[in-house]
Amino acid sequence: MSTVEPLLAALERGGYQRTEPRRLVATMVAQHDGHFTAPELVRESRRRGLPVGRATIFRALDVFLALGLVERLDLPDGEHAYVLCEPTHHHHVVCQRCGRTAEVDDDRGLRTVVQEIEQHTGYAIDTHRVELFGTCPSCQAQEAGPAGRAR
Amino acid sequence: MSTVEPLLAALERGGYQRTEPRRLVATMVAQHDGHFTAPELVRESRRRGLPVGRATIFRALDVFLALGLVERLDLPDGEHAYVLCEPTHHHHVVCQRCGRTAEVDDDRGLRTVVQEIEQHTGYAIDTHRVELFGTCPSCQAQEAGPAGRAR
DNA sequence: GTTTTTGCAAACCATTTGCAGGGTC
DNA sequence: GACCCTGCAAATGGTTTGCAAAAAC
Repeated sequence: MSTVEPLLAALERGGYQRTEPRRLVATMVAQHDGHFTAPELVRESRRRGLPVGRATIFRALDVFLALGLVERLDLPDGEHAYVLCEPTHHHHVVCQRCGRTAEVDDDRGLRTVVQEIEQHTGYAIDTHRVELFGTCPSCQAQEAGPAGRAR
Repeated sequence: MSTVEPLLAALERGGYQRTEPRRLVATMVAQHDGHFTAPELVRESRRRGLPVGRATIFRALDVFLALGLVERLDLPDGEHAYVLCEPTHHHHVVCQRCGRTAEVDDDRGLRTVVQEIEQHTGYAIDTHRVELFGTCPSCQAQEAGPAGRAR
């Protein structure tokens, strides 16, 4: 969970207005440390009584996406989710248990693989999407035994 | 473009019935060499006057997916597409121009990268999805000049 | 004859859009 | 005051489902 400030600052830097509804969406986004979907935010805003319309949430997410503050993930079941992230990194490891994500900065090995693939296939690759799914350390610990006993 | 036979054979092997509607869907699938979406098949079946209902197409694709005959792709724009593929390979390079795909069998380099990521992040990774987008050789040639002149 | 499949239409749910009113710079 | 942003409600599409009839084993 992070703060909203950086998000709002990025809005202004990008030439977007710093409005109340966007601040509310930013707050919800910042409070998730795992991934979340647009409909989830919509439900959450209703539950918490936040004055933001459905369309605004979708539109705000688009803006955040355009600014690179958030990234789109496609979960294994086909759902479209988002994660808050650094504007530079590009891949995520997603925990299938709790939804938490970690960023993967090791682009070096990947870049090599992509080059090899270009040579093998003859395709000129300009973007790639890599999503990794597994279990995060903390969920692994729980699975080993809720009593705290190591596996 | 491939034949329907292998698809139908796989159906039986998997304990599913070899029915007419499924054969029709298999035919459409086999005739695409790029990716396709469920709604696309629905439209195609109507255009060609094939007697298959919408729901049946969705259900047939689910069966093919379960059998590993087809794989699900998430295009950069978020669309859910499918590609016909070998039951063993797992990644695709997708041409953004014509939609054609090539399979990537080089899992070796990737496996190494995944292991490194596991060590860095502490996550236990059990599945990964890799999708590569670019331009296929034949579209590259066209881009260089439709007259056939080499770049 | 029993079990699968199918088709249809309706239901569902995510996402987008038109437009009038409100907020921000 | 001009332009950007929002909310609402309706439209749009993809996907699923209930159920009775039809096909397959």
